[in-house]
Amino acid sequence: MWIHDTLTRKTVELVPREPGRIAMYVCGVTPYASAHIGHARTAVVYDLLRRYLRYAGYAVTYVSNYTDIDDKIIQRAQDQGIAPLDLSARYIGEYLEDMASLNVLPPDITPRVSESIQDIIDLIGRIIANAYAYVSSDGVYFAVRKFSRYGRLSGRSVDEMRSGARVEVNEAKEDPLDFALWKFAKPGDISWDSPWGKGRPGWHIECSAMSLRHLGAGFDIHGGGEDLIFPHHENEIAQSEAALEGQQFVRYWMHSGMVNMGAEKMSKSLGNVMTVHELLEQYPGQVIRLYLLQTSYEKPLKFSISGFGQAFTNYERMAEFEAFLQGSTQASNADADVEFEKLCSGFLSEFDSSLADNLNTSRALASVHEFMTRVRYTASERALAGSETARALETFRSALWVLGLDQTSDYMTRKSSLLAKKQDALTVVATEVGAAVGDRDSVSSLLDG
RNA sequence: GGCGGCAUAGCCAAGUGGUAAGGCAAGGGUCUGCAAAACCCUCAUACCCCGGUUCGAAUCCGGGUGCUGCCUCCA
Repeated sequence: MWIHDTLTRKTVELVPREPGRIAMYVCGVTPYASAHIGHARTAVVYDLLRRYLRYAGYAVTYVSNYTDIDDKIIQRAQDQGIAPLDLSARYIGEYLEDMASLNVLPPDITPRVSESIQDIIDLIGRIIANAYAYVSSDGVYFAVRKFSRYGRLSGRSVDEMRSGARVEVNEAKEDPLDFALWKFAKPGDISWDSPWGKGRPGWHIECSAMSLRHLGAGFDIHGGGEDLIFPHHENEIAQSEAALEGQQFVRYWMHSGMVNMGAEKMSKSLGNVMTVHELLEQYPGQVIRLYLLQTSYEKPLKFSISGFGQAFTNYERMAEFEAFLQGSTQASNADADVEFEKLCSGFLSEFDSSLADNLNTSRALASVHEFMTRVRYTASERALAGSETARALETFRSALWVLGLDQTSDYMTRKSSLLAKKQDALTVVATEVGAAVGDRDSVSSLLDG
């Protein structure tokens, strides 16, 4: 398989650390609010990667974390008068439900920051021992300028960043670029003991600690949304390799594109968010998933109502096609035609090579459509043999499994009610988008088509 | 201000040197008691603009224009 590596900016062949095995880590969510369609995109993309790798014969270990302790969680919990870990646990539960609805398989390991404190402390200790970090008045900081490769992933130099815009002024730092590994607790804050004082981890260190803990140095793929390239992943590389003394942290870096609402990136701070939960009220999870897979994973995806309509129609076609195959397995006892077998195997090989090419889902989906059309055409010309429909069904289902679009029977079961909602859904979501964006021109552009 | 990305039909979208995949929508047809589904046909002399390289460019180079991401928490 070939993947686009952010660090080298090239599409390269994936050569695993250990033959036949892939170790991958993807930055998960900070559960302080409901997940939106952007979070869903990232989860679906890496779920697809994981499914494809498994399909291609690799033994995959997939780790994805929960940042269940951070400033926003603490703030929100305080506002609501509950414990921070209770708040994050609640949103983790919601997230799991949302992901299940999108047919995202649970990662093999889902570490939480609150359960990884010792690993984090150990890692910080190694970084300090290697003289890449220092203890200050309000925490432990990583000394960015001591790490010469800093900036390679995001393609910027430390000097550019300094001359650049606003860098937080903090007297406790030796250099404005330095970032916190450990933040000392204020009285009353949730905290853990450490050799440097009571406190909690900084944001970046957790992912280094958890990925290294579960996958070891030099694991294969580290992924996340592209907005994490800087500073999060840049910092991860710096602190990890500062601790690893020359060993490589990660072999390949992958980043998925953002979901935009209108022209802008969807984000909680901009308030232009469409949550997975809201969408699930209107669309089947499988339709949402198909919508997300219609675009290459690296490109920005502009949220579009008409796009959901198209995905709905397309998923309908897939589900109907599978039902058709299932309904006609007893068609005849004739032997399978050679050409028909070629049709099936040819489809699978095209499908496979499309996904092997940096997860080209657009092309993979084009093959799926072509396959459906050809099988249907054959069926309109002559009766299919039972062995042929069985073969076509097996072929089709294996492709849908890789895409995570295999919950067709569930779709068909609820078909009539879903279709009744289809038109209505477009209107309802358009209204919600209007509220989210608050601009008529943007809304109409989202409705185009 | 610094560093990136993108620009393909009404809409979504693939395609990194060899003459424009696929889907949605639309129009026409076959089938059908009607409808739906299914099947067939049509639908970009053309890839933001201007130059250049080449036998040949959506694809490479230069210059524009437009949109956008990161530089702050972020998927």
